Parts: sequence; C-alpha cells; structure tokens
Amino acid sequence: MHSRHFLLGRRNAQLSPEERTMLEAAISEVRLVEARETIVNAGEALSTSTLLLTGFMGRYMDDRAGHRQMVAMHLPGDFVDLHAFPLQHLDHDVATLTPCEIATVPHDRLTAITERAPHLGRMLWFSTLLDAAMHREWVFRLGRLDAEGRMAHFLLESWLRMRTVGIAQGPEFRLPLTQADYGEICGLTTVHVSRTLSSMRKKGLADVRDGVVRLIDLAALIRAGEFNPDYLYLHDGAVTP
Amino acid sequence: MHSRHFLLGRRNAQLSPEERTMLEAAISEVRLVEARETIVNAGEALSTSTLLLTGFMGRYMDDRAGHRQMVAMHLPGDFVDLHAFPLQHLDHDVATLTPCEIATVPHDRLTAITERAPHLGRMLWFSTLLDAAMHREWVFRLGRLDAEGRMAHFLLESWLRMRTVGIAQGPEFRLPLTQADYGEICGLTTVHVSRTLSSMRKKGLADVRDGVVRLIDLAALIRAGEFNPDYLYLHDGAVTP
DNA sequence: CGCGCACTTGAGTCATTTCAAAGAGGGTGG
DNA sequence: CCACCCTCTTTGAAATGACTCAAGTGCGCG
Repeated sequence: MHSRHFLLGRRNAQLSPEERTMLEAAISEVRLVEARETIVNAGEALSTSTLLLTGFMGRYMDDRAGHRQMVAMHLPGDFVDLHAFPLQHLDHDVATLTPCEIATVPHDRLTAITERAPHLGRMLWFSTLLDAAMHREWVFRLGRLDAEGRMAHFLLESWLRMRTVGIAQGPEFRLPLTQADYGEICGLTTVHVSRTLSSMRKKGLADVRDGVVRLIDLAALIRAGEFNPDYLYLHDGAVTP
Repeated sequence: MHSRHFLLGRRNAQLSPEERTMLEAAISEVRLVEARETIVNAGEALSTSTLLLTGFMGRYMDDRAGHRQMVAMHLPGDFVDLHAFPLQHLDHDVATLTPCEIATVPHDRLTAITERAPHLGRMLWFSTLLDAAMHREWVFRLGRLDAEGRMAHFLLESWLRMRTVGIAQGPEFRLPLTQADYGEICGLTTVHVSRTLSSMRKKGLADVRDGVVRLIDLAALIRAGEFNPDYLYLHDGAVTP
C-alpha cells in the first residue's frame, strides 16, 4: 500500500530502506477506526502497539469530575503507544480525534527487532523519547505560560510536526480540533479557549476556526509561546550508526 | 563500593545479578557534586549519561523571564539523563538540589549493552518510559489540579518513589526542597506555595517544613491530588524475559 | 423543522499573582 | 561575641487571569 510505505518511519528520518521494510513487515493488521473512539483504555494488558497511518489521535488522562487532560496528540507516522511494548499496559487512554487508519504491530515482533536489529531498536527507543521530550514541553507550557502563550505554543508545535510529515506546508493548515479539544490540551475551559482565540484573532496573531489554523504573526506567536523547537529534535534522529 | 551496588538498578526491579554487574561495569567514574549545581546544560553534546547514587537532582526548563519549571525530580538509583544516549543532547538543564554522588556511564558502553544484552537494553528503555509516565502525570497535575491538589499529588508521588528505593518508610520523610522548589515543580509562585502549605497544615492534610514532609491525612491527600499510583508501575518492570 | 453541537458573549466570582514588608534562622566576618 | 547579611518563609492588600453560570447564535443534519 503506497500511503503506508510513504508514512511509515517518517518520524524517524534515519531509517534505512531495509529497516523500513522490517518495520513494515512487523505490521499484522491495518484497520479503520471512527472519530472519537477509544482504542486503548488505561490499565488494560496489551500485546500489540499501534502505528497511526492517517488521521489524528490523542492520549488522555481523566480527573475525578470526568474532565480530561490530553497528554499527547498524534499525527500520521507516529507510533502512538509504542511504550506499551516495554510497559505492557498504559497509564492513560488512547482515542481517535478524527477517522483514522491504524496499523497493529505485535510486541513479539518488536522483541525480535530489538534482538536482530539493535539500531532499529534504538530508533524505536528514540521515538518514545521524542514523546517524552514533548511531554516535558507540555509541562513547561502548563506550568509557565498563560492561556494565549499555551495556545501559541501548541499551535507552533503542531505546525512544525505537521510540516515534518508533510501534512502542512505554509502557515495555514488543517487541524481538526474543537475548542473543547484545545481546552483539554491547554488546561483551559472551553469558554476561555473561545475568548483566547478571539483575542488572538483580534491582535492578528493567528486565526483558528472551523478546524483550520492560520498562523499570521509568527514572531509574536513564538514570543507569546516562548517557543524553541529544539525539543522536537528535527535535525537529529540518529543514534550510533 | 557497597552503597553503589546497593542502589544501582533499584529502580528496575527485574535485573538479574549478572545484569546488575554489567551495568555497574559500565560506570567509568564516580564523583561528588555540590548542591545547586548545573551538571548538564540544554543543548550541549553528550557522550555520557549520569546515574544518581545519593542525593536529589532536578531537570529544568527556563522561561524568558528566567523563571524555571522543573520537569522531573530524581532520587538515588535514577538514571538521570539516560535519554541523552539516544537523543545525544538534551532539551533541558540537569542540576543538583542537594550534594550528590553521581556515576558517569559512557554511551559507547550503553551501545554495547543494547547489542550484547537485549533484555538489559529493554530495561534501560523501560526506565526512560517511567520518566515519560511521570511527565504525563505532571502534565495532568498542572492541567487539572489546583494548588493544593498539585502539592498533594507531588508529595504522594515523591513518597511512593522514595519508599521503593528505601529512603522513606513511614509517612514522615526528609525531602530537602525549599518552597521555591515546590513552586518550580507545581507551577506556582513561592508566595502561593507558602499559603497552600499553611492551609494544608491547618486542615490537617500534611505538614511540610524544614525539608521534612509529614503526611497526615493520606485519604484526603489522595482525594485532593486525584492520585492513582498506577503510572509508577511499581509492580511491573519486566519486559519479556 | 427542529435538534444537537460548537462557538460566542456577559456578568459575577474565585484562585492565584504581584507587590510590599517583615520575621526567623544560620553563617560569617569584624 | 555580636552585628550583619544571606535565604527562606510568612502575611497583607490590591490586581488580574481564568472559571462558572447563563443565555443566545449559527450551523449541519436527520
């Protein structure tokens, strides 16, 4: 399948063709999932991990009142719950935001990869560390930025990530999130997301509406979000050869 | 050195004696570092990682105004910047909170471990995933909890972690942090940390002072911090045999 | 047509910050 | 040995950012 090969391993730029083939061969199944469906519940035992081929997914933790905090958003090419391989079960839920095409990879095949292809194994490790680096940035975002800064930071992060996998080019791109989603990402209420976005629109920073993001004043967004893209390791991706 | 062997690998309960020996043999140097010293700056190229033997360390990201957000705290037995092995440089600073005894592990020896001992390699991977799980919990804490909840959550997390490495037993334990540290952890100002702690004292939840934490009403703390310890994977730690 | 969902807007409240000042303790140098 | 100066902590008062509650708009879809 063309699109599958196209996306696979996109996130880890340093894979050789043989490694890509090996990873692709580890897929046991590809299927479609509807929007807003939970595909993994926190705590359940897992013997497979999920590679996202098309669509958007999120990882969530719930508070007692049922309010959700998103702890990660995933794009095509992401190994959404690769950490379930070493961890065996997850501390959060995984759900689709949009309709998604996902590939299933059994853990025993990953074990074989770490044994037969140590470099590819380290690239998988690298991929989970990218998630961790993003988690840290989310901690920073929530701990130190105000509503506008959080939104700006998240929009910039998403834009760069989407550019690296080729689903965004210019400063206008499709990001099919509702304001409630933004609230779950940025630790804000829906109401306050609405106010924040309209203020950013008024100030000429960015225009977010109808699932489309238009970044208008990049310099101001970078300033507001105190954004430094180093944590995305965009020009790295190799461990040892 | 007795204490070294005692601590090494404590975090990853499932290491065999041979694996412990192998990890210990990877240490090239042990040294002492004073309190409040930065041992790694964000962005610098790294060819070694650091194992914390005694003392407390933190990982930090700075905002433009120079305010810091702590993104992780480390205890004896933690591989503080193991992720520098695949990543090659870090997106945050690493600094001591107290005087620390640290062991240096060159990355080429870690490469050898992943090649010669895949299971130990996966345990190292597991260890970085524990950090990621804690990062997620910190995202949740900052995104969904109020000041009292954040403090309660952090105190409980620290208590459980310290119990698993044997440096805390009962509900009273030494945690040598200032209120400014708590602020950098919980995304609060020092002033508000002071108010929050005194309110928790008044309510009989916990008594934090002079670097000593006394957890008084565990049930209430768990409720306030919406605390569920599953993310610490305390009863896990094995991948595949 | 009407219902549900996403978004907007307003008014009032509350949590946290900011600014300011002062106390408590520990260590150091005169 | 005392005076002084750190750093850490506490407290007060005012300002502000975000939340809650509430009502209302616009839109797509059955």
